[in-house]
This record gives sequence, structure tokens and C-alpha cells, in this order.
Amino acid sequence: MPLELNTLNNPTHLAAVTTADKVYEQLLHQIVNGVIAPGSKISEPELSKKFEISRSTLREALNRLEKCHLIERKANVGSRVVDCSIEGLLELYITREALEGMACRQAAMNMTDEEILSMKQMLKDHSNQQDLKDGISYYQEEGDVDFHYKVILGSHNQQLINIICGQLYHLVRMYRIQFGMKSSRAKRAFEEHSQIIQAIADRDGELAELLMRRHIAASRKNIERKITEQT
Amino acid sequence: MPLELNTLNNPTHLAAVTTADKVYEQLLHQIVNGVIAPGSKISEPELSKKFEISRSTLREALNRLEKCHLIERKANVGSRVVDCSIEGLLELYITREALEGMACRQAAMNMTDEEILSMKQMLKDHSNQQDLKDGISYYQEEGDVDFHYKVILGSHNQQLINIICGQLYHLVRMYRIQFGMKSSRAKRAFEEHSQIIQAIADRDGELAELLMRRHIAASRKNIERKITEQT
DNA sequence: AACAACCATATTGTCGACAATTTTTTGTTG
DNA sequence: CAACAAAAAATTGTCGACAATATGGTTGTT
Repeated sequence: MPLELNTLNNPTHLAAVTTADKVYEQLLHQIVNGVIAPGSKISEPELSKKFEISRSTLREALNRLEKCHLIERKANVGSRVVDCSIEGLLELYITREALEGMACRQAAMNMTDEEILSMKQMLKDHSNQQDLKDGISYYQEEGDVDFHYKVILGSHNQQLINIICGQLYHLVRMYRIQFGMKSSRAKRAFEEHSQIIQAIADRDGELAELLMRRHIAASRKNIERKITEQT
Repeated sequence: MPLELNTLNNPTHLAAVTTADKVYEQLLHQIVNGVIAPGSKISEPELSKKFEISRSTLREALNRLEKCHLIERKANVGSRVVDCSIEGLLELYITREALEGMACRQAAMNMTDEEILSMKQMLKDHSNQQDLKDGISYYQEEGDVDFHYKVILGSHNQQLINIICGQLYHLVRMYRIQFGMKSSRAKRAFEEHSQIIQAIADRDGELAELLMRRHIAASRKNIERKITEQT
């Protein structure tokens, strides 16, 4: 069963209580999934009518979207959804490499034995799924997300967790959808996941970080290659 | 001339135009400098009276403080200034190590020759100051901040710049003031800065990242040592 | 026809009041 | 006196209206 993504954005792991929360979640979903196009302007009067809420609570929701860098605001002008450029995507992966690499090192140091066991079990489940689906994207996508999330949480470093899960990953998902990235290296990625878990289980932080960085860098280079092929 | 810190938090590098901006800047200053104590509750009615503004615009300012992780909000309960724990400080330095290390690698790849020249000049100025002040804290502190900022900006990676300058560094400053950290290794740090700039000038990203990580790790271990001595 | 200044319109920023929720106080009971 | 329940006060969330600023079109001049 895949992790519920929204829980990771909510520090207290509680359901959205206020209406601004709910509107935020809906807008988050719509932006990430491209229902609201990247780069498009956000009209406060229009949206507040559509959601049947006041502008105040809409602005509250917009502020949270701004926290995840999904929208940008200029004073006295308004908000726009961020637009997805290739440069932005590569910058994002560079940042992931740094943060998740370190998170992986910390995970090797700080994960409990139970957490490690749980990850190994997850990987076994994925391997069965992979036999069935033979590298087809959807489950592998979720599996990939699950894997990375567990490593990040395993770091037990609240700073890293907040930055990666709270803001970066929404952008990552948005980019994945915008560029229609279907992880053409599912099998290879799965093997890399195995190696990383092994390094964590061995409590080898140095190796764990190195492998995670290579894993993300490989994904980035894969994207770069595809992009340059297209042109 | 030291960098104007606030400009780095403002993406457009423009002065605060709206009143919420100004209140945000004042509150930022007060929190970072401990005028408002860490862990203390923030009363919206009280603050809005003190600043003679409405609660709406105060809440706007609070939202920006939340973006920098300087305050935390719970629904229907209110906001608190984050409190400074030793674990939090160490987590922050771990995160810095990852992000600034990568920023340094990117800086070695992406800085212009002019930017590198400017950094070398800055270091020369610092060295003169150091001869005069003989390792006394204040100027060295600002110099340290300047150095790190220039490297980060030199990465030319907007993601890294936003995360580090836009949010992490306010927390770093707050911690420095709360724990009264006076950089007892000024001379050593200056030498490390020199080595890092040399690696950047040589366009050796690998070494540049390694050195920056060691530089920050050394600072972290220095803190850990002090803390454990005290107990 | 091209450009500048101006005006009308629309959008964002700010305000004060009301509703919903939490926290504190008070009162009752064992 | 302690413990629990209920009411009161205070705080946060939400709303609609007004003020300040930007946008787009119009008009007038060269």
C-alpha cells in the first residue's frame, strides 16, 4: 500500500481541518496534475468564486502553495503558477542529489532496525510486482516514490524531511507529469534501490550517500539525454 | 562592504513595498536577534496592536515567517517561534553541509571569471582586516557570511539559492545569536575559505564540494565539542 | 500613423466585524 | 480538597467592503 502523499506535507499528519487547508489541497492537486497550466496567472476573484470562499481564505491557501514554490507572487500584481523549464528541472535534480544523498547517509546512521526491515520487505513486494508488470510504469512510479520517501524519513532529520517532502517533492511530481516522464529505466532503478538498502542495512553511510547520489544523477542524465535527442 | 542580507530574501531584490513586507522584516529582525524569544507564543491581537495594523496584514507577515521556518502554526491554536535545540542546530548544519557543498560544486562549474575575481578580492580585503583585528569576531562573522553567500549565488542554481538564502540562513543567524557562537576558529576558517576559492578558480568542482563540506562539518564538530564540554 | 498622457476598469492590499474553536475560569459534586 | 462539568473569555478562521495600485484602452497631439 503506497504512502499517502499528503500526509507527508502535513507535519502533524492530521487531516486538513480548516477550509483553507482543503482548498490548498485541491489547488495543489490541480497544479501538480496540470489542470491549472504552468505559467498561468491566478485570478483571486475568479478562484474565490469557483471555490465559493472569500478572498481571505483563498489567499491563505495561496500562501501555502507559495511555500512549496508552486506559485510565485509579485506585490500589487498577483500570482502565477511556476513554469516548467528544462533548466529548472535539472536544477531540481541537482538539489535532490545533494539533499537526498545526505538524507541517505543519515538514514544509514539513524534508521531503526525495524525501519530497515520494513524497507527490505517493501522492496520484496516491489520485486514481485515487477515480475508481474515487467517494468511497466505506474506501480514502479509509486514504488519509486515510496522508496525515496522512506529513505528521507529514515534520516530522522527534520530539516531534511521538511525541505524535501514539504516543498521539493510537489515540484518533482509536477515536473514528472509536465514532461511525461515514465521512468524508462525501471529495472535498473530497482537494482539501484536494492544496493542502497543494502548499504543502509550495513550502516555504511558513506556508500549509501554515494549510491543515492549516483542513482539520482543517473536519472537526471537520462532526462538530459532524452531532451537532447528530441531537438 | 558586506552584502545586504535582506536583498537575498527578496527574489526581485526590490525594497519592501507593502506594509506586510515591512512588518515581516521587522519581525524577522526581532526573532533572529532574540528580541522575541524562541519558543514564545505569538499573539495576533497583541502584535497587530503594537504595529498598528490589522490582523489580516499581520497574518500575511506571519505567513512569510513561516516560509523561513522561523515560526510554526497550528490550526485554531496559533503561532509559536521555533525553539532552538542542540539537535536542531546539528540538523541544520547537516543540511547546510549537503546544500552548500553542492552549491560550491556548482559554483566551480558556473561562476563567471569576474565573479571569481571578485571573490579573490574580497578574501584579500578580509585578510587585511584580519591582520588588524587579529581574529576578533565581528568583522570575521560578516566576512564569513559574505563568503558563503557569494559561493551560493555563484552556483547560479535558483533552487539552491532560494532554499539556502531564502530560508536556511535566517535560522542559521538565529541559532548563532541564541547560542552566542563567536567562531573560535576564525583563522582556520579563513584558510579554509582560501582553499575553497582556489578550488573554484581551478574549476575543480569535486574538490570544491569536498572542501566546503569539510569546512561546514568542522564548524559543526567545533560546536559539538563546545556543547559536550559544558555539560 | 506613432506616441504620450490620461482616464476607466480590474486586481491586489488592507481593514473591521462576525463565526468557530480553543483555553481559562468558575461552579458543582464526590 | 480534588476532580470533573459547564460557562465565559480569549483567540483564531472567515467574511465582505473599501483603499491603493497596476492594466488596458482612449483621446489628443505631433
